[in-house]
Amino acid sequence: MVADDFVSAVLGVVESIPPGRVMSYGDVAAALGSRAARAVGQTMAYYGSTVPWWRVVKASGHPATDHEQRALEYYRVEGTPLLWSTSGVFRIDMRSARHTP
DNA sequence: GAGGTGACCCAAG
DNA sequence: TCTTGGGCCACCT
Repeated sequence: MVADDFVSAVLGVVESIPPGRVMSYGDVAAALGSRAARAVGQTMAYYGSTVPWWRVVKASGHPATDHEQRALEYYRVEGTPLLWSTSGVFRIDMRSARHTP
């Protein structure tokens, strides 16, 4: 259950992200005092279903792999600043959308 | 108890 | 600007 400290911490940080803001996996891991950015992704893949996973993106500004289209809908609703490319590809405006605790 | 995998990150070319 | 390679930690079987 929720006896998992790491999982609970990850979910807690993600839920702590206000709407219109996003955090990179590395930032979430750093918030936990760890560098396990991949572990965050692993945990999110299983337990992320209970948290706004779309508010967690890569440090490059791209959403989670194979979920960008799904996250895009949430970003538009929450008013998250997005940067659109000429190819129709979008990415997060980290300079302002990046939530720093 | 040990091995494999992953919604990743950083540095260099 | 984009692509490649290596490394890191935690979770699952």
